[in-house]
Amino acid sequence: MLFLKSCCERSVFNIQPQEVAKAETSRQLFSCHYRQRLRGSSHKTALGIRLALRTPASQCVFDYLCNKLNVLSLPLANPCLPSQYHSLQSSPTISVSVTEPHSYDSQDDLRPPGYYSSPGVRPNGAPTLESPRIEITAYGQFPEDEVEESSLPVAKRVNSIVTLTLPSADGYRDPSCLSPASSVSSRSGLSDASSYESSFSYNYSSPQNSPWQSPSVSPKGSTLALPGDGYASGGSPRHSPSTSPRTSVTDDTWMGQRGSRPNSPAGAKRKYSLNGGGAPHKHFPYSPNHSPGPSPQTSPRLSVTDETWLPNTNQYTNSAILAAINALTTDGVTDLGEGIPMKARKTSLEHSATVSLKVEPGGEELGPGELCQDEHPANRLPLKKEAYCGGFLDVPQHPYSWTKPKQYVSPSLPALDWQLPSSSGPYSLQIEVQPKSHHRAHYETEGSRGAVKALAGGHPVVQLHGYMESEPLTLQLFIGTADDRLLRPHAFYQVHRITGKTVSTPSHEALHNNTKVLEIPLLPENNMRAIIDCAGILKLRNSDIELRKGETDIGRKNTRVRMVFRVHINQATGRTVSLQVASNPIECSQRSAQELPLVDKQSLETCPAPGGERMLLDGHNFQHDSKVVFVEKAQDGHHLWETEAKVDRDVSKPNSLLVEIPPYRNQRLSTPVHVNFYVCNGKRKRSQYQRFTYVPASVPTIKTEPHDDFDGPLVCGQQAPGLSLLPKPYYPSQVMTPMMASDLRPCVVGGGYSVGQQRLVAKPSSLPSSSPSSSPKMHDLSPPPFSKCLPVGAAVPQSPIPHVSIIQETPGRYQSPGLYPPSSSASSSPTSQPSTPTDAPFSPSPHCMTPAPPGGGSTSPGAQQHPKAPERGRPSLQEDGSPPTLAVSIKQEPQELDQMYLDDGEQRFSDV
DNA sequence: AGGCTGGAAACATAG
DNA sequence: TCCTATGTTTCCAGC
Repeated sequence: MLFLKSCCERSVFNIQPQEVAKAETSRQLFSCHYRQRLRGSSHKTALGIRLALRTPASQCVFDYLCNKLNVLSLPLANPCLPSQYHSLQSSPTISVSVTEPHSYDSQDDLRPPGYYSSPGVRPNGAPTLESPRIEITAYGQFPEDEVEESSLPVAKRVNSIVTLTLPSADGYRDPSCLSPASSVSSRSGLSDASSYESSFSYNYSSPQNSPWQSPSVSPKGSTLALPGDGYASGGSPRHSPSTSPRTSVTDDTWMGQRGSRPNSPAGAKRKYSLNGGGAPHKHFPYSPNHSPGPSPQTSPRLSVTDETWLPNTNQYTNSAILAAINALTTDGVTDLGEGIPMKARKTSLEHSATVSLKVEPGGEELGPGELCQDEHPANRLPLKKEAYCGGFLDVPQHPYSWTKPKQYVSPSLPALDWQLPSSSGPYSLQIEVQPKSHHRAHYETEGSRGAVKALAGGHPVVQLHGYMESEPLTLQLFIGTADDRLLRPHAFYQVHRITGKTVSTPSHEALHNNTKVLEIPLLPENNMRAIIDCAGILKLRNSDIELRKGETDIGRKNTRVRMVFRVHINQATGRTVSLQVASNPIECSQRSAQELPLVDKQSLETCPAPGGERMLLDGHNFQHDSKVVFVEKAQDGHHLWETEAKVDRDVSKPNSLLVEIPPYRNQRLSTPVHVNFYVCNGKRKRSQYQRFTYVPASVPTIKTEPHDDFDGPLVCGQQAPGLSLLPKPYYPSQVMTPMMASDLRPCVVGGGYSVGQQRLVAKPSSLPSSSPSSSPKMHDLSPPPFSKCLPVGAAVPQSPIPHVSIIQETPGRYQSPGLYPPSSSASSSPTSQPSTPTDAPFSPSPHCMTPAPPGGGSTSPGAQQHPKAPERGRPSLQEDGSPPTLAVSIKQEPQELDQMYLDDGEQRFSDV
């Protein structure tokens, strides 16, 4: 305790001004701030220390520390019940031995903030502590440690283990989960499956575990078998279940919690809000396996965890652990008690109540512990489970002629927030038919709004090219982010399984670290092509998600998503090739869909510096007075150049604009310069950034056919066949820098899962979460194979991380941390500047595969994409050859909605 | 009867 | 602190 305390203090006081500044500008801070708001202004540590923080950064740090402290000191309450939140004591057992104090350096301390900011929430990340109980291996708590440790044998690494019973603080939130979504939709019947599945998934975070494979096979066993693999590297994870607190716990737990929430959905309606108060426990009944009792320890999860665990292990690294700890600690208890917004509380209550109400037959069926195993009954949502479980079995909507493919041989599959290539060797995963740019997601309180459709009618189509084997594979689908940061599971949206007569494609629902994943068969007889008519999108309430322990993302205006498809191909060599492709962004908000301009396609992607060429934009919600603005931003987010393009009003239509490319500020380009443009209908009505490249005058204009290496990544799956226009809008931040691309390439090769995969992400969220994902082992990078992967990029479609400086070629090595900004910062704020070494993200380290992109840098949309310039040293914009001689007015304006948010956040901070 | 939608009222939050 | 503009959730009603 003392130690921690001291750490805390240090952290607080060690904050460097610059750090603060960064923080303020960074999303992380914002996140912290945001959270603060949620919780209240004062922080109280377990120790009883109350500090008044002056700066956001400090706040964040403080928070972080507090969490740690709490972890140690606090008993955890039961997850499920709201009421329980308040009671801290249930728990448990926490044995903590921290062997590596050093980890807490100032730096470390600093990281936390970022950490937080990062979407710890990420499913992958261990961040959120959903599970009731967590065992933590302390050894590599800090990134640095992790890095080093990663190379070490697991055994060595584990110095200390912390066992925590997690309060399911999250529980009140509903985890978005899975089931909830499905549950809701369950009406449609989907839920059944989903619920069932969710439970299932529960068990297997990794594909291997996935029910699909062979139910008979115990996930655990499989996992264990594979230990050596990536996991092993992660080492700890395997060995110590605790390792991936998150994993096991989180995922499952999380789900469970969500489940609770989900329950709410049904009951969630405001009407019921008050009711809930009372009956939280009712949930228990539902979870068959789990002890009804709140006792964390008891929680099935643990058991589950171990098993589950393994799979996830990959993802969880020490950092993850830390994250987990943080999450657990603070939120679980403290936050819940005080911080939780009334609304949220009500909800949770409601949920509980709801749950009871909803109890449905299905639930029981879950019976198979596997399915529903929640650690805590409470965690799991009864409703969902019920519905799901029961439904699942009962409803054979699709003849599952589809034999479960054995894809998942390797224990460790890449975490969902890992950036993977869309193609590798002969294989190429492509989205043949893109989804419509708008799809109104449904809330849990609503009925399903149907499956995502294709622009021209029908549904999205995904196909794996180059696969000649006769064995069917499983195509995974989850809802990912579409913001400027690296692609990762979306915290506020979940894929929703659609079933019914209109659905021709069978699917299974599974959970991976709190992220619902739809598993769809890819059959050789269908040319490894799947029509995605079984996937809808569920919207989780912002309040529920934001309250999650490690969650740093904010839901407000975060309404764009992408459908992310993955396939894991086991090769004779024992390696697993994982491919991923992301769809074009999909606007899920009713309102936004009706008001925000959206660019679906652009006829030109590049133009000589003098401009003058005409570009046709296809999209939605264009107005007669819509403006098209070209912008060039520096990595730090500053505007280097901004100019309004001429729009041919006569030709403009609601769904198309004819624009004249404005001349670039510097006519003497020696290398291509990447800029962005957006359509603006008014103050707050701007489209996302679209990518555009100015090339030296002598260079012929390239018409878009997407996908050269260069674009590939960016465009990713976007290709819409047949479209002459560039399919993809560029997402501001998502551009990958050449470096990234090169780095990333390692994509995935599985060696076990050999992974080339690297998490590109340094996303904040990743920190917590990522850390998990980053398990050292995972990183075995087998670079070669994938070097080209990225380009195809689909994998990282949009994330533009300006520089990901590092991708570790070396497993486990955290290279130049200094280069990366704290993950949080990196990921989160585009604006944030490169962080100092100290900022280095926490967790990531281990894996680091993914260098943390300088969060901010990435943001600058413009900077990122380099078409074919894979070189790492991709010149910054400024470097591009064209020094910003032309000085440009530098505005620091938010470019995107996201940024706007950030800005707002920043402001708040500053105000603070 | 139930699922899928489109619309919009009721709430909430930001500025 | 109040008001307005926006954004989020929940309801309704029609197909």
